[in-house]
Parts: sequence; structure tokens; C-alpha cells
Amino acid sequence: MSLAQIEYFVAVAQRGNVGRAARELRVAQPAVSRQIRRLEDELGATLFQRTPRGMVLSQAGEAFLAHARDILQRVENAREALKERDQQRSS
Amino acid sequence: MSLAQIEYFVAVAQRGNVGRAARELRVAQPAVSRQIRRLEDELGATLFQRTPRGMVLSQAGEAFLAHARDILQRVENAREALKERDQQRSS
DNA sequence: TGAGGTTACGCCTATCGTAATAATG
DNA sequence: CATTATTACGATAGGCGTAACCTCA
Repeated sequence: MSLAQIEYFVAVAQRGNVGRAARELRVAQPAVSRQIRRLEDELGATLFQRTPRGMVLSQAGEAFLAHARDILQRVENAREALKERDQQRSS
Repeated sequence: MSLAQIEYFVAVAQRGNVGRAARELRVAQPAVSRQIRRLEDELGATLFQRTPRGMVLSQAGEAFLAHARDILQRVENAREALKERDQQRSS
């Protein structure tokens, strides 16, 4: 599991569509498709049901989404914490 | 920032020593040294003071450590959540 | 000079993008 | 047949390990 995979997953979950998620992430469609599949393999769970209209979160996907957002938020927090420290130091 | 970098960072912080952290992680010393340095570059902060006796957390490093542990814990939580879901489904 | 961290370098794996290939309503 | 996802494939980048190097008490 990588942070990129988690970002890709959240983007697809939000858009319900690999193509739009890829555009948002400024990356090509297959890159997203592949990483989602790798993530599913590693977790041993199907996160989306594939339809010709797009990707729909499975129950496992729903469960994972909350955790995924949480992780990304914490990473952002960690970055912010250092940034704020730095600003204080220079003031 | 990658999950591996965060793991390496926590290991070095705990051991106070790149070499021992590397052994614990079952990886060679330079791999750890490099990733710590990359992490510092990306964050724009010095996380450790280097001494000939080992690595000592800087103030920024102390601040980051709590976040780093938090992130790894959340990743573990996410994995566990799916594992438990799977067990329930099969019972 | 010994313990530790870092740099150099070659290799290997992972990821990407483009292009081609399904699948489905 | 149009839309969407996936697979093939060649190219690139990132990460690792070994070996050499640096630094400081």
C-alpha cells in the first residue's frame, strides 16, 4: 500500500470514474486503473464494482474510504505541523 | 513522502542509530540513510542531528515523530478493518 | 583508528504513457 | 457505436546493495 494508491483510490471513489479521476490527478487512465487493482490485490478485497458507466464502491470500498481519507488527512497534518513550526521559528 | 520513509524514520528515531534501524528493517544501511535524507529534503526540515555516536532527534524531528507514528497506526487500522470485515463475512 | 553516516555506481523492479483491446448498454 | 476499463509494451525513474569514502572523538 502506497500513499499514491490511497490518493488514487479516493479520487476514483469521489468521481465514480477512473478517467475523470486520472484527469484530476494529472496522470493517464491506465496508471489509475493499475494502482487500484494492485491495491485490491494487496488488501485481498474488491473495492469497486466495475460497470460500463464507471466504478461503484463496494461495501468493502465504503469501509476503506473513511480510513483512506483519514490517512491522507494525517499526512497533511504532519506536513502542516512542520511548516507551522518553521514559520514560528522565523518570526 | 512515502510510507517506507515514515517507517524508516520511526525506526531510526527509536534506535537512535541508522545501522541498527537498518538491521531491524532488514535492509542495508545506505537505504535508510538515503530515505531519511530525502524525507528531510522534501519536508524542508532537519529531523536529526548527526553525531559520531548516532542520530539524535531535532526539535522538528520530535514534532514529526508523533505524526509519523499516527500515520503508521492509521494504515494498520485500515488494513485491520478490511480483515475483520472479511472474517465476519465468512462466519 | 574505530564506529557511524554518506556517496558512487550498477542493477533491478515498479510505474508511467501510448496504443491496442475488451466489454456493455 | 460510444463510453469506460483493462492489457501490452517499451521507456523511465526510484530504490536497493556493495563498495568506497568521510568525519569525529
